[in-house]
Order: sequence, then C-alpha cells, then structure tokens
Amino acid sequence: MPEGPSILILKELTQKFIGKQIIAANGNAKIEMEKLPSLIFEEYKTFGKQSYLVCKPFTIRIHLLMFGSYSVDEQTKPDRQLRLHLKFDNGDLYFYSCSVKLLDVTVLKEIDWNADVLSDEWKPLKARKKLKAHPEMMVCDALLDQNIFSGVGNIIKNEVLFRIGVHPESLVGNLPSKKLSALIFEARNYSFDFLRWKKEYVLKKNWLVHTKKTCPKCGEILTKKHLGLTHRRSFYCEKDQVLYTEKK
DNA sequence: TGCCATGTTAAACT
DNA sequence: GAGTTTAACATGGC
Repeated sequence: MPEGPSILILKELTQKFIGKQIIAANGNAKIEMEKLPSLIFEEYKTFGKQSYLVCKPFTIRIHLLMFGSYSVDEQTKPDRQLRLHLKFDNGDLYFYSCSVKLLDVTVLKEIDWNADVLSDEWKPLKARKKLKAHPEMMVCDALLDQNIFSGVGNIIKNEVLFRIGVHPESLVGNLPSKKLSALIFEARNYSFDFLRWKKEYVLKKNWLVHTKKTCPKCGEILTKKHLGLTHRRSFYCEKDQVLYTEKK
C-alpha cells in the first residue's frame, strides 16, 4: 500500500468529505476522540507518506506504516482493528492499523513542503543542496530519507536506481553531476509513473527489478541484499548499475 | 504454515 | 549524551 503515490490516491477518494462536518468519531486510536465531532474537515494535505486531515484547530496526522489500510463508506473487513472512523452525512472514512495523532494545526507550518516529490512545491534544487551536504551517504539511504525525498519508499528506490544505472551502495558525493541530476529527476518522475500504474492496477507488472530475479537489460541474475543504514531490500544488477567509488 | 515486507518511532542497548 | 540496534506495531501474500 503505502508509498507516497498510494497516499495521493487515498486523498482523491476522500474529496467528497471536504467541507463536511464530522458527525462522529470512534476507533482504538489513542487520541482524544471527543474533540472531533462537530469539527469541519477542511482539507486533506499529504506530505509524502503522511496524511494531514485538517480540522481546525487540529489536524489528524495519519501514517499507514507498512500494513495500514483504509476504506471509504464500507467497513470492508470488520475483523481488523478499527483505528479511526470518521462519520459524515454523506459517508464514512475508515482507517486500520495505522499511526494516528491529533496535532495542533500549526504543525503544518513546520513542514518543508518542498521535499515532497509528488507536490507542485517540490524543489529539485533544494534536494540537490541537501544531498551535497551529505556526500558520505549511500544513495540507497538518500532516496529513503524523508527529509530529502518525502514520499519515496523502497519500491521506488529500487526502480529509480535501476533506471539511472546507479549501484545502491554508491556514495552521494561520488556521483557525477549528471547522475545526481538523474537521481533527483527520477525520484519524482518514477513516483508519477508509480501513481499512474497503481491507478491502472498494473504497478507490479511494471516493476523492472523490485522482487525480480533477472535483469531485464542483460539477463544476468539480479543481486538481492539488505543494504544501507535501514537494511532495506535492494534488488540491483551488478553489471548495469555502476558503483561510484571514486570522488568525481 | 511460517516468513517476511511498500514504514516509522521509541526503547534499549553500547 | 552520542550513536547504534532492537522491538513494537499489525496484516496479507507467497
């Protein structure tokens, strides 16, 4: 489910509730539920994988983590623990097994919206600046850094690195300028491909290396390893993805 | 059936 | 205190 593009799809599904009053709120989220009824759901803001349901003077921050899910209007699988249910006069919004926090709406001012690869406010130059400040970082860690590439997840990471022909263990500071540009460009570009394919239910079909066995380019066996600070799965081709070891 | 994964935080270590 | 490792959360696919 939940890499940045999937959250945008969720946002679209909830648009009919914008401007509506919350009639009731329940679920096992450890928040002050009694504060929610009568508030107006004004806006659904996303920041990468985070959702911010703006209901002044609060905002409900929801993160689906690894296994979170949602449904609109129907409680699809009642056996799951219902984390948050918001009732409106034209339907219902349900969230399951996710992180939920009720925050003061002012937290939205603290967010660096320019870091969201899927946002109109995305600023590639700013991402470049952040990367330049961390030359010792492995590119596989850099792509997953939500302060630099908010919304990028492990699938996008693997696919982006294959597209640009860069080995996941290359250091940011060793990338040639053109490769650095390609990295920043594809982080956003692939995210939109992901979004389109997800909507068409053909996302998996379009994976080139993620969970794959052989390289679609050269046919060699792909390497699967847990790499970087986060030890997340990396799928890559030793032949087609260059390990940049020399400072350029 | 058991393992593991599209993620993040916070506690528990050194 | 810092930096690092582990646990916790919880569901579904293979």
